[in-house]
Amino acid sequence: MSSSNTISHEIAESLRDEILRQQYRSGERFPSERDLAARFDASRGAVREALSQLEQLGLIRTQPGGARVQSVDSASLAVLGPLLQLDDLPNPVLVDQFLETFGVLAALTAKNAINAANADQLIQLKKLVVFMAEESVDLESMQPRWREFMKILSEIADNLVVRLISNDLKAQFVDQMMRLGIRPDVKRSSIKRFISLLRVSINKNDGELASAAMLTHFEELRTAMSEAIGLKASEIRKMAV
Amino acid sequence: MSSSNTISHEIAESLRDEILRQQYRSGERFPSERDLAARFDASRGAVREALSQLEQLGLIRTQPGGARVQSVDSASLAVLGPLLQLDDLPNPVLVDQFLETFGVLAALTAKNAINAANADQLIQLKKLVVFMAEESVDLESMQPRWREFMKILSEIADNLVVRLISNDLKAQFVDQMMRLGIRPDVKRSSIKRFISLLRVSINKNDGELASAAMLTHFEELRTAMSEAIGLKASEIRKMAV
DNA sequence: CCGACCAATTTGGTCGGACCAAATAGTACT
DNA sequence: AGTACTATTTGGTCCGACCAAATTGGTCGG
Repeated sequence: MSSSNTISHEIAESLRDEILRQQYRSGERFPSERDLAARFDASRGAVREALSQLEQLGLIRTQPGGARVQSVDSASLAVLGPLLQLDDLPNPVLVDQFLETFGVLAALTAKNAINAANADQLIQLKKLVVFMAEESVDLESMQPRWREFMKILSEIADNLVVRLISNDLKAQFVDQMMRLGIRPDVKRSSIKRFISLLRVSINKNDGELASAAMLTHFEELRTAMSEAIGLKASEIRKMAV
Repeated sequence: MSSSNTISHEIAESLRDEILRQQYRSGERFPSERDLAARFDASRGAVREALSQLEQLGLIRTQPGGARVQSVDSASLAVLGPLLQLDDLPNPVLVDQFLETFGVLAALTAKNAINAANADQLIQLKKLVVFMAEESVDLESMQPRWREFMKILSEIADNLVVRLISNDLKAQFVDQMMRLGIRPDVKRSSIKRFISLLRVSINKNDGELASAAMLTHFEELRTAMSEAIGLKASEIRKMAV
């Protein structure tokens, strides 16, 4: 499952998952580097590099005298990905929170982008929307255009903070869902309505409208995703029988 | 300026700032570990741990044969803090983006929290709002209550994704502004209106209203912060003369 | 002259042992 | 029982060495 060429990364992943699985209480002493080196049959240097990564993730805090485990709440955003793949099926609650957060950020981006776009950019966006409207049979097939659309919106809005967060979330989430073959099934009518709202908002240069459209789209995506995961869960349960 | 007891952290900070200052082009080869060890007069082990941190930040990508610099866009959220303290005065654009992002997340949190809160929690929130109303002479003095208020909202909303992002942003931003003595001056009338809107939203259990209030508050905060930074900038310019 | 192939070098990844200083745990003393 | 002191553990750093992958540079063949 967890693939990484270097030993230190493997150790880091292993320990990270142990922490995320709450196998250590927050504040508890973490095993010493020498013990870990013995346990993983690796050198202390490799272990130290692994611990350095855990420290960057905000999962442990090292000090001369011993490292201590920190609460997951104070961790870095980067733990969300690992947190999602902890079990064979991602935690639906977490997925929902992902999409909700993603939604407001996408809405913000859309609002600012459309309000700030110049004529050329509006034309470019319009073209993409038209393309998407043509292939709006399902989310799957319009993925490439959709990604490009969001990418351009992001470039126009030009908000580094949002972009970093979105990149991070996307990297940890979207590809993860793809990998598991979880494909939310949003009604075609909803997609059509969404696309047409986008088109109108671009034509009227109405960022607020685009923002609202984005929010409702993600709302629908959330319910669809919830169903998709439920479906997958029952599939897996059948397989087990 | 850069404070960290360990050598590896100092090296990491130094190299991080160099990358953030664009002293390396994206994709360019990074100096070898042996060269860096010689340059910083440290062991290769220390340098390796520093590079490991940079890799976690998403600033470089290491491979046998050589490490390469990555674009800042693909970096982790954790670079925002360092990016803010790169110069003696934080980049106003970045600060504005910070607040804008923070605003939508706070609004989302408020909406969900107030919609989901039970009777006891509503009472608790109400008490805090009353306290804040009493000390609403300026943002400074109501800081502690305000933080507690947001903390409780965050706990009620119970969205791990938002919480991790907010924690991260707060850690890198708020304390940073404090340190520099940049204090936005929001009009007292605006604060009063904000507080009273919060109270109404809690009384009516109206999450949307709370969300809207939060958004406008952060909007006002943004303009105030912009002015505060401009003021600070002119102060510094005077000092230089 | 250009492209493909191959060897030498560079570079990251790992190991083992060693030393220091800070923090902890244990002990002796009051 | 509380306190001061000592021994041990633990993280931080350094050195020297080896391996494998990647890069580099030259050579050979077209």
